[in-house]
Formats: sequence, C-alpha cells, structure tokens
Amino acid sequence: MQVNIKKIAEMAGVSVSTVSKIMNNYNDVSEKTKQRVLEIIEQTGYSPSNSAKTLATKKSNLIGVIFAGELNVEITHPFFVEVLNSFKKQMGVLGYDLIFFSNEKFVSGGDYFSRCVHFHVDGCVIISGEKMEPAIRDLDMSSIPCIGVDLELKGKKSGYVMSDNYQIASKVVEHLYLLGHRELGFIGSTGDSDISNQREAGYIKAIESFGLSLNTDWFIHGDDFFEPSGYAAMRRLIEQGSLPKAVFAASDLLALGAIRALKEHGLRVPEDIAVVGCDDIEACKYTTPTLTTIRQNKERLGVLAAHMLFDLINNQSEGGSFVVEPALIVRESCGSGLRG
Amino acid sequence: MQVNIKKIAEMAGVSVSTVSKIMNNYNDVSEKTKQRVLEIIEQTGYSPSNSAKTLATKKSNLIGVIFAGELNVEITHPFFVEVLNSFKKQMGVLGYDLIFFSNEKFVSGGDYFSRCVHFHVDGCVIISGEKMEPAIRDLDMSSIPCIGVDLELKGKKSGYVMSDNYQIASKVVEHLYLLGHRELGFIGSTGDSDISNQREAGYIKAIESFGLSLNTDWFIHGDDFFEPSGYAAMRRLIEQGSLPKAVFAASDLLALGAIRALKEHGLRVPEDIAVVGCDDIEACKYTTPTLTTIRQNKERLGVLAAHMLFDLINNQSEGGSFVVEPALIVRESCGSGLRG
DNA sequence: GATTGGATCGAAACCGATTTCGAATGTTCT
DNA sequence: AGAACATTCGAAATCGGTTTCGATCCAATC
Repeated sequence: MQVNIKKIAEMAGVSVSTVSKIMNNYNDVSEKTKQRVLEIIEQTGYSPSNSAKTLATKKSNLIGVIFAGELNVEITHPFFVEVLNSFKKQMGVLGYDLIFFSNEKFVSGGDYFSRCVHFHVDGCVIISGEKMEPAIRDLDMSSIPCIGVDLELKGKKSGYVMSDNYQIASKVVEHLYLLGHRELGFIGSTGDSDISNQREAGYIKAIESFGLSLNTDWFIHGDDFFEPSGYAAMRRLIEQGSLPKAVFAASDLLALGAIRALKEHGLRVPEDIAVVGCDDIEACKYTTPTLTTIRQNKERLGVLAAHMLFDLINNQSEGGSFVVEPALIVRESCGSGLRG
Repeated sequence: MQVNIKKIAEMAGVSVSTVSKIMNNYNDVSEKTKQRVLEIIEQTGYSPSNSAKTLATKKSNLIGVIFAGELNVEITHPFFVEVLNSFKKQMGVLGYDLIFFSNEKFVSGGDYFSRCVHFHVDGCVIISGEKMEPAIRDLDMSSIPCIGVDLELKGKKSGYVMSDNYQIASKVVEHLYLLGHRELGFIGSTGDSDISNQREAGYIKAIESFGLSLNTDWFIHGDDFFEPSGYAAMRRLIEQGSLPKAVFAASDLLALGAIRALKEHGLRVPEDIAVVGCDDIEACKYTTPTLTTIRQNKERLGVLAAHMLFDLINNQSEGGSFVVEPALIVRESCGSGLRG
C-alpha cells in the first residue's frame, strides 16, 4: 500500500496530471504549486511506479544483459565481468538500470527477443565472444538497440565494441621476436569462438609478416577459455614431441593452465619456453612467474559500449563499432630483457 | 508496435479476459478455445508485457540486487560474484529475473527502499560484509523480503546466509597448530567490516582455546579486502620488527598481498612464515606458492539464499539464517606435511 | 416442463502513471 | 472596456494486462 500519484495529488490539492507534469519537467505549472508538490513528494518519499511509467511511455530505462554462448561465459568470467562493471557504472550515470535475464527460462521457450519486449528494455548488451547463434541474430536484426561486447553485431540498430585482435597478435609476435624467439606456438579456444579465431589469424599473419616460418603442429586448441583447457592443450603439445620456444595463449587462464603443465613436466618458464597470455586478469600479477600478457582496456570498453547504446537508443547514431587498442604488459613469463 | 493481448483476442475471436485466463491457468475456459488461442500465441510469439502485468498484480517476478557498503565490493569481487551467479541460476529456475540497481543514482537522492518499490521488486538480495548502513536498515525493516549475503538482516521479512566465521577461524588455528606454529598473526580488513571482525574474534577465541599466547602486535588491519591492503599491512608488520610464524588473512587477496610483501623482503613462504587465506578464489591455485585457504561453499550459499528468498516472498517462512560450513583447503603456503 | 446447476465466456473496473486538449483565469494592449 | 494572448490547471483517454461478477447456454434432475 505504497503512496502513489493520486495520494500526492490529494495531499497537495491538485490534480494527478499536475503532479505528473512536475515529475516530468513540463513548464505549464506555476512555481508556487510546483514547490508545494515537491515538498510533499520529498516528505512522503514518493517514487513513481516504473511499471506504470513504462506502460504509458514505452520506455523502461532498463537495459537487458545477455550472456550468450555455451562456453560458460558467465557473470563470473574475470574479463567480461570487469567490462560489465564499467558498463553498469556508466549506464547508471546515464540513468539506466540493468536487468539480467536468467538463462534457465530459455529452456522452457521464449527467445531473447521476446524477453526483451516482455520487459520493454530500451536496449541490450550482449556479451559473448563466440559465433553468432540464431536467437542472437534475431535480436540483432530487430528494432531493439543492441551492443555486442566481443561480438560483431551488424543490425541497423546495433553496434559493438572489442579489442583489435589482429593488433593484439601482432604486438605479441613483435615482443617475442625482439626477445629472440623464432619458433612460435599458439593455444586457442574452440574453433567456435570468433575471438580465438581472430587472434589466431592475426597471429599467423604477424608471424608471416616477420618472415618467420609457421609450424602448425604448435597450434593447438582447447574446449573453452578456462585453465583446464590450457593445461590439457599443453599436455598434448608436450606429448607430441617437439616444442616451440614461445607460445601465445588466447586467454590468461589458458596460459596459466599451460604453465602448470610445463612446470609439471619439469620445464621452466620463461627459461625453457616463454608464455604470453591475453586479457590481463587480476590473477596475472600473483602467479609465478607473473604473466606477460595483453591488457584490454576493460573500463574503456564498458564506457564505450554504454555511450554507443545510449546514442542508439536516442537515435543519435546509426550503430557501428569501436575497436580499442590493446597494450602489452611485460611481466616475467617471457623473460624481461631484450634478447635476454 | 508489438502484438498485445487485444490482438491475440481478436485473432482468436475471443475476449481479452479469456486470453488472460488462458495465460494464467484459470480453469473456466474450454479445452477447445484454449488450444486455438495457444496456437495463435505460439505463432505470433506473444509475450505479455511485464509492466502491465506488474501493474495489475503487484508482482514483478523481479529480484533486486544491491551491493552495499563502501569498500568497493562490486560485481567484480571474486567471492561475491560466484555466490551471485549461483543465486541467479537458482532464482531463474524459480521463475525470477534479476535487476541490478546502479549505485550512481543514489547520489542524486532515492534510497534503496524507494527504488525497490519503484521497480516493484518481489524481494531483494543484499551483498555486503560490512556494518549495516541506515539505508539498508530501512530496507531490512520494511515489508520487502530481503536476504543478506554475509550481512545479518533481522527484519520480519528478512534472512541471511553466511559462512560460519568462528568455525573458519578455528579450523585455521587448528591447522596451523598441528603444523607446529605457535606464534600467530592476523591481517584483517577495516574495522568497519563485520565479516573481518568476526573472523578476528573467532581467531582470538581459537588461539586462546588452544592455550596459545596472544600477541596483538601481530594483528594488523588494512583498508579493505583487496591485495594492496594486504601488501601494505604486511609491510607495516615487517617494519615493526618481530614477525609471527604464521598469519591468517581475512581474504585471499589480502593473503596474496602479504605474500608479495614477504617475498619482496626476501622471506620465503612457507619456510619462513606460513600464510592462510580465506575464500578460495580462483587465483589461489595459480599463485606461487599456491594458497592454503578456507573454502566457502559459494554455490550452496547462492542456492540457499535463493530458496530462503523464495519462501519469504511466498510467505512460507519467517526468515532466519543459514550458516554454511567452511572447508580447509590445504595447498602450499603453509607447508603441506604435518609438523613439516 | 420447470428448475437447478455447472460450464463457458465477456463486460467492465482497476492498477498508476502520461499526455492531449480544452477551460478558466490573469495580463497586456488598443 | 473589450479583445487577444499567455499562464495555469484538470478531465479524460490511454498503455496492456488481471480479476470479479453476471450473462448465457446446455445438460441433468425432479
């Protein structure tokens, strides 16, 4: 039995419409009544019902958050959660709250699109890094503004942000090259991951552009981006016989798994083999050796995603994409000195 | 211009009320018309507006998620985010979605309670681990069902889940004692954190019950639960002169920071000093030494929180609390063998 | 055949806001 | 004083659902 607009109107001795106008900054209400009403609103702590407001205006000030894909890219993923946190903050400043759709419901029917209209979300952010699924494509092609994080959306009301995966790979190769490494390997996620594939393609391109020879025996793939996959991949590489002098892993956790396998096999990192990760998650600083990696500007990705979505919602942009520049973070896992 | 209930009614040649009844499992509609309407709903992909539904029923099927406190306990915190993920999954099974309130809005007025009524949330989960703030107390005392995670709520419609901090401390002391350590130190968060205080109190109690002497010079506090605080705390301990043989840190990140400071000072872990963390975050497994710690059953905490909240919402419970049993995870940071 | 009762459906009020449009009042100008 | 205009306000329709209650129809009962 919460206070509603009617009660405020009664208390102030004005009509419901007048109260509504005051709440929405109309200018056809006198300063005197405005102050009186505002005072009562203040006292009662009145906050208009979002449902009623949404129903009347068809704007909910809600942004849907979708974790797409099947590689367990959940809210717990250290990279995405930091992007999301930055996104959430920025969206808050812009006046929006976030609603997380529980994936469980999809089992019992109801695709992403209909859930968006169900909640009248003004827009949504889709977090993935995998290949596009049909349900996501439907949403992308709808009239609902969407921003992909590490997912290339192409709809008229869509956009995306991601790091430049080609540049990432090229920075890694350059670093390894300058350290004297000529035999380079790669540990990726499953082939279903666009992100992993792009990093691999960029890596190959960079290797070739440096005039190095490519040994695809040293290119190996796990099932996802997590640590056990990296461990398993490196195990296979070791059992296979010949090892490269350096490997680039498509995620930090893959790199850490690989390092675990190497240590277990009595190999030293970086002395026997150098390892580079990707993402610069928090844990990189605490491992032994600390992990040389590529930092993606997660905060910037989140802020950019928020602003792009805001502009899309307010018809101030036609979508598009932002590619954020990555930075090489040199720690211990490749050795530090040049030609060291 | 989405399909609404009126359109469905027209297409099926029935009234709006009949459609509504079918959607809500009333039994005064014939099987024949029911099938006809359901078919049309299926074809059109109709999904009823949550706003309209909420407005009419005063139930939103939405759970508010609140990160309280000022210690940067954000969505990124590795412990809470895992509890939250489990909570989210379970809540999804129970038919609820999650809405995250953007803290930014609070700056410009509007407390937690009014935001909950604003969105008609059916209940909310409050994630903290700090002392209770007034705004949270208001919410706790309101008629809105609330569950605290690491926060002791006491309202009539409230409950909470947490790990048994006394038991945590006692398991740590027992472990250290059996390893032969008699000089025990502690690194906590700020005194504003109930969790840290409880762990400290339990630690002291356990030390006394083992008949060990207490040296409060070895008890030291940081500003929060994060790594730099642990580093700074250990630095102070080192500069202070005498060092304990083992320290218990109130979080894993504090422990990792402490280890960094020790290494930097040329001390070996665990040979010169043993370190125990708390939480068992993912990174514990990748550090050197790997971190002996206390595992809190995050998945169970989340599931319990979800069920308690559900029961509270549906008046099937009067609130209360669940305390989950912690488990000691022995890794390398204290040495592994007994008396080793 | 009249009555009862159950099954099936729809009209209408309602939830709490927004927004349009016209009415009433006050102000300025000729 | 009267006309023209600006200011201020409220009645009512609307958004998309839910829910109550009465109407209708048909079968069963007496």
